Amino acid sequence: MARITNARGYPIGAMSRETGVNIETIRYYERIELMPKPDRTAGGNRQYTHGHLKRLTFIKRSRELGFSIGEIRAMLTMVDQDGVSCRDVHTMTMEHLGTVKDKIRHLGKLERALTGMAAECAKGDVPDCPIIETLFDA
Amino acid sequence: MARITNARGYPIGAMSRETGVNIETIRYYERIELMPKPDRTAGGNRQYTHGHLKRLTFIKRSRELGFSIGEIRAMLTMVDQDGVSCRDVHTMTMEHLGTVKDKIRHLGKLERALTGMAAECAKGDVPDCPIIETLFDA
DNA sequence: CCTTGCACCTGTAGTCGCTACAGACGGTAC
DNA sequence: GTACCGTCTGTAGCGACTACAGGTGCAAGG
Repeated sequence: MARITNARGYPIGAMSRETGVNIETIRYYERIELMPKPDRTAGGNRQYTHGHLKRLTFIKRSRELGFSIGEIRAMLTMVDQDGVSCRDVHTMTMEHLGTVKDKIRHLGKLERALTGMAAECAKGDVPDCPIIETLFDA
Repeated sequence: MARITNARGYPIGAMSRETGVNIETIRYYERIELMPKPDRTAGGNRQYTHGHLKRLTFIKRSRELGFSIGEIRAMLTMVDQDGVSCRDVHTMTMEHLGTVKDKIRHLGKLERALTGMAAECAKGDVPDCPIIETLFDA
């Protein structure tokens, strides 16, 4: 972790390095008002505070866990209003967990179907490939 | 299955009903040249053949199995050229299977992380929600 | 003093795979 | 005649970025 004094704040490149979020994406988050507009230097460059850094880290982590921008916005709004209800966050997390489980189930089915199809296939140069057949015929 | 004589061919609505593919999506597939342009009636309506129907079924099935439009295009090009190599199809299928397995692994991790976070949470109205904490702090 | 190079800026368009209009037209039923 | 349905075209929107083009400002090196 780079040693940056926050007397002058972090430029966008440092934010990107610290969090692993793409520079373009950070500007995108500002545009969609997920990140607040930071101060600017005399030259017009963004100057972020440690608070910005924490917020961006939160966003990054949540994205990695598969939360949508909308869900993250909802959580951050609660945080901003200082009205964090653990119950609400828990509910959102459980809902999200449900969709993750659904996806896993769905992908498991796909995996079995693909494995089955591949097993049928002799891999030859024959014209009638069982995979293609399966896909074509009901 | 509706009993449609294909003396006049299928209108787009019938295609949609038979395959479960949205009408707008069928037109989209034509635009991106995944489906060939069908004949038109005097009034300008699309008239599909049984061949079109089979092709659209193939596309539908493949999409359901998670193949991308690009992958489907590659498979259909092979079919069109009458140069279906079972080996190539098998290779694509196995590659696709690999990405499906990766996704399952990734989602499994998410599931465990979310479950762990949710378990920590007392669901109270307390200001320091462990889920939020986890997300904020490294 | 001039150039090179870097980090940053804005604004716009592209990605993928659809989906959702708006506004018009043709054919059938009552 | 008119109500309605199915179809038509063309364009814009979604989510979550990503990729430019074209410009500014600043510091170091020759």
